[in-house]
Amino acid sequence: MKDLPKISEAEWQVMKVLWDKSPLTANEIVDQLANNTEWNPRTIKTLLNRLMNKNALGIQQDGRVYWYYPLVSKEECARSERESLLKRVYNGALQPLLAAFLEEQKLSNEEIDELKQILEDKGKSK
Amino acid sequence: MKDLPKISEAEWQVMKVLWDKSPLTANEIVDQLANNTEWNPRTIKTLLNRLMNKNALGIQQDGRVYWYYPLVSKEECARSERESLLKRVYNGALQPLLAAFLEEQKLSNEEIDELKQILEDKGKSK
DNA sequence: TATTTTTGATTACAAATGTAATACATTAAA
DNA sequence: TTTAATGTATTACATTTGTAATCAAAAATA
Repeated sequence: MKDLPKISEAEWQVMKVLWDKSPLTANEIVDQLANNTEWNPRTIKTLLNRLMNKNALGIQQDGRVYWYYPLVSKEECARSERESLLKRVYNGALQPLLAAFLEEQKLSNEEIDELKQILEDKGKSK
Repeated sequence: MKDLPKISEAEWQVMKVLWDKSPLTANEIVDQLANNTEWNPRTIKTLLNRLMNKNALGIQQDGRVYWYYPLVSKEECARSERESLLKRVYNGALQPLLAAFLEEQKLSNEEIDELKQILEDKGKSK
């Protein structure tokens, strides 16, 4: 498995915009983020550059405008974050982590049923 | 809810030792960590100092030896980390997070049953 | 054509983090 | 009592991160 770039908290915001839709120009990304953040557009440009340097984003140049797109998938980055939490906080013990999530947070009945279904299937496949 | 100190990756290692057993002297902590890390004892002293400055650890002085103990509970720090992941990566959507954890990781049949039980109980309590 | 505007590139700067080294004070040993 | 060892406090230094400002080049405009 290729080694993923480490994506910081602020960078995650930017990546999420591009995972949602890409390629986008810097200005389009700035517009998207204007809804969720108070960042100066300069700040966003900086984050875009850092993400390019980390090989998390690629560009496609059209004249002097860049179109940015992800070079890593959201799912692989998400997995890396999940594993990081699991290991750092729970020493890799999945059950306690899940139990804590389940007990604390609110889930709809539908969601509960979906999760039960996943567990059923896992139980059977053994 | 009191505002928790932000505990870094390396600091988590130290805190886990003390959550497991406390109070401990710096040397005892160093000994514990010798098993899991390659850190220089100086490094560990630095981390202990930073954690004290963050009010994550307190000390009880005995002569010139300090006995360190946690000022924040593991559970509240763990919750903070869970929430951070949930929000940063999943925009707060719990079900997809849990589904991803469940699908990817390996759980024993017993663990699966325990989780099903938790889900049952949650379903009922609505 | 000279000037302003726009877009990306480079530089800035403080705080946090990883990873120690050095300094200082006190106790134990010679 | 002087010296060495031990424990804590202070200082160090590079990298990452948050948050921009400035610079340079190209395009649009006067």
